[in-house]
Amino acid sequence: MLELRTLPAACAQRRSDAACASCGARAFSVCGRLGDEDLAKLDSIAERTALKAGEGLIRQGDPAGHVFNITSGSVRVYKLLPDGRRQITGFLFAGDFVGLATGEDYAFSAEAIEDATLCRFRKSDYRALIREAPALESALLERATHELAAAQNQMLLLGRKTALERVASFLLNLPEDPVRPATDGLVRLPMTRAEIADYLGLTIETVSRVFSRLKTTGVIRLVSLHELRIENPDRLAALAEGEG
Amino acid sequence: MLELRTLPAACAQRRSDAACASCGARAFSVCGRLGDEDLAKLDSIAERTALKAGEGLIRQGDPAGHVFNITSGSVRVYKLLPDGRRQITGFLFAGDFVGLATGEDYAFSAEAIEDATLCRFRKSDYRALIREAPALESALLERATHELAAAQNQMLLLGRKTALERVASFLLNLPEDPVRPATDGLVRLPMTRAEIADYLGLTIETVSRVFSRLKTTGVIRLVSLHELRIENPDRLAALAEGEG
DNA sequence: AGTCGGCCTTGACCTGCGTCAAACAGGTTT
DNA sequence: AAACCTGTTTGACGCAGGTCAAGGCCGACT
Repeated sequence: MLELRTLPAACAQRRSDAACASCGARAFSVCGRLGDEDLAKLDSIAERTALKAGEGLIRQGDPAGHVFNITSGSVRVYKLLPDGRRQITGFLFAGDFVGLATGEDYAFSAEAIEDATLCRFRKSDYRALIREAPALESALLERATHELAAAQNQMLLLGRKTALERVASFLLNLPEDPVRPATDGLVRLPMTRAEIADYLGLTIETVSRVFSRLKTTGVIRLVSLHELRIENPDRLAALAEGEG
Repeated sequence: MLELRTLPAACAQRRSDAACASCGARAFSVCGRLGDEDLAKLDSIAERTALKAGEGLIRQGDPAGHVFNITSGSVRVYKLLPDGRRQITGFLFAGDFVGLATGEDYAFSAEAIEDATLCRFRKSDYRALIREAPALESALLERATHELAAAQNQMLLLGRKTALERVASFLLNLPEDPVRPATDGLVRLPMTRAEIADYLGLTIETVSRVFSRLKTTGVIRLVSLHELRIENPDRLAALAEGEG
């Protein structure tokens, strides 16, 4: 749980076909707000990076020198207590932005859950770009604002919901599979049970037990360990709000 | 707990001596970033308001038409589950900003804990001002970013800390009394035990028991119900991180 | 195809905090 | 000053979810 392999410099790579203009994540990301001219500037300061599953991009306590934009794969963001207790504060996917919410040092860690690609920017470059492209700042504010609302929901979940309600809420908030969006109710779980537990403030065992319960009551069906189908979304939504 | 008295129109009042230029909260707030000219514009769209303890300024589900800036007093922000369980997501004090983190409707409620004053802005006016004063947008982004970091800390608290650790963390994060900043270790608790409990994901009884424990171990001293002195800040900080 | 190792599931038991209940404190009304 | 109300404290007990332990599943490597 605590292996914090950091990003080897060798991982950084530039490929012309990975340019912003043709980036698959652009539609979901703040980059999508930029015009061609600003996008070219963004492109010029971006450093494309590939991470293998488990590799870290941000380590709690390190000086906060970069910001990142996920372009594919998924990432866990978490905080640790001195004795090793972990709280995952969010899962990030293509289009998500990390690293802005910091002072001098990063106050959290971030690692790839599965193989991932991302853009890395020097914070100073990024700030300079923001000054030239106010549309970027608006987009960032809007995104920060959404994340704040999401954080409030998560506080409600962590502070006041039961295990069943937490898992139900979690499943409903997972992003629909962007690769196969048509397959309704099918959700991918790139993270392990341990990661789900650390995100929901529970233990592995409790998460597993709740999954089993939802399975036997016909609310979900486990296609594989990391993929499931929501059979009864209305029931799941009711459970998530404590109306079971 | 659920009395949601909303702001009567009669509460709104304009007083020339309450202008932005002489506002006591200006130093702590985003307004402090504005030049004289922009401040005058802000002044022209601000509507000063006074709230009595318990009165609401935002009700979950209502259309999100305004943003607010607290100028004195304190405010609770919370979300409810259908069955009445409450999670307080934050306490706001002079200089704090509310209402931006929303879409169509407010996703949370906010009420005065004690008598409070605040500035109210029509959202459309505010957006217009932002377009003219980019410094305001920067300040808002910075503030949102800090709140996001605070929210991550709160998730760690709610997801992984024990009752003792939660209360200790809470006491350390309370703002120093702005009226008497010199009196070291003295903190004001404008909120009730119930509000502390709903902020920390605990019950009234547990909060009360932890207070008693901290009292008998000499870490804190209760001056009155709503005022206490931190006798041993180092010990309290250790407890907050689970190093007790 | 066997074995290894990581992850997941299930069961039995335990505990920190919630629930229920009673008494107490301080402020306000009569 | 007695009655009352609201918020707080303290105690006894119960339970949701944590802990500990034992298998099971599945992909990877040989």
